[in-house]
Amino acid sequence: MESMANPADEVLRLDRQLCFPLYAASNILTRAYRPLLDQLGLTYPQYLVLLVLWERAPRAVGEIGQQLFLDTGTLTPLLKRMEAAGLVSRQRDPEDERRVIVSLTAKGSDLREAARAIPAKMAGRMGTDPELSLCEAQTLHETVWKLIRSLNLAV
Amino acid sequence: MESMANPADEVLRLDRQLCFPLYAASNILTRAYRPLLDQLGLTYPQYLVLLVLWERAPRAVGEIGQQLFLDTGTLTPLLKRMEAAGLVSRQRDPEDERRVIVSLTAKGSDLREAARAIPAKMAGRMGTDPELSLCEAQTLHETVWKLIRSLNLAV
DNA sequence: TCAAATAATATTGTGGGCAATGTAAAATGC
DNA sequence: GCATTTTACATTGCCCACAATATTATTTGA
Repeated sequence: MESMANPADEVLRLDRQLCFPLYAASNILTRAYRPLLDQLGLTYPQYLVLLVLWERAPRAVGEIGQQLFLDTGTLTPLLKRMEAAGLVSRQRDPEDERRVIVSLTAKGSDLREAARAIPAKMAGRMGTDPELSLCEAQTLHETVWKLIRSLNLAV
Repeated sequence: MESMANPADEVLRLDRQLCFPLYAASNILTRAYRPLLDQLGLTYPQYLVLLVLWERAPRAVGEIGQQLFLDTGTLTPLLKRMEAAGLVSRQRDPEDERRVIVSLTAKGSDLREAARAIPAKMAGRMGTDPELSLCEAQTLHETVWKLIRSLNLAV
């Protein structure tokens, strides 16, 4: 029978970890998005890439990676799948042949219409029983961003 | 040039999303754990499984999945890798042959000693410039858990 | 009692996520 | 001007994460 024989092990209790709920919430949120995004033929990271491109396109791969905190090992194959799906096009920058410019196709651009309904639908799912107030959501948003900045500086 | 031509697109701005910072924080945290866990030969999800087992072992696969919000498609191969690494053993429950009981080996149990230092080291990384106060961390912990419960009920 | 339903885990296939490494182009510096 | 360094992206290999499906064991109920 394993248990808290040593009081020093209190720090190892799952419910004392800050990182675990963030990890779990990320997985659960991605799962919650899936039925909505399936209808658009998107995965959650692909949806994030479109959010970035809908704000400004075209963009270099590196810029997208900076916005989303993802490296090229993740983005290159992901963008290729999006290209195969006809959502974006990828071409070398003639000004600087090291860079790859990602542009929206008409299909990728048009998808924004259908995507407008998603944030409200997701918000609806968080407004049930243990209701997350608007204020709490706001504070959560700010604190998580603060955590992100803190961790990024430390590295 | 894509941009906010339609004011309805405000809801699609990346910096308006609640889910994105949670997704990014989860990735960045896992990255931050890596150098610490590498020394123990663990990945972050494997570390979580050990946290669960250090609290109480042996446990059925399903119990571990419930604690961590992971399904067997994730856990079965992960536990097999942990078994191959000599950290746990897996055996069918003779009482109910459908269940698989996961136990800690001496090696898996002993790893707890070395793991005790990890939470403090991680806390140190969050205590830099845009410092996350203890109070903020506490509130963050509670709010994320509230979000998790809310999303889990909705599904 | 035994077929149907249910439960627990395993398998398959797809798509991330990232460290380490490779490749080629541009910038730097002497 | 040319070697060195740096930058940007691609590739490889390993490990998640999960939907869909399969497999085997238990439970249920007529």
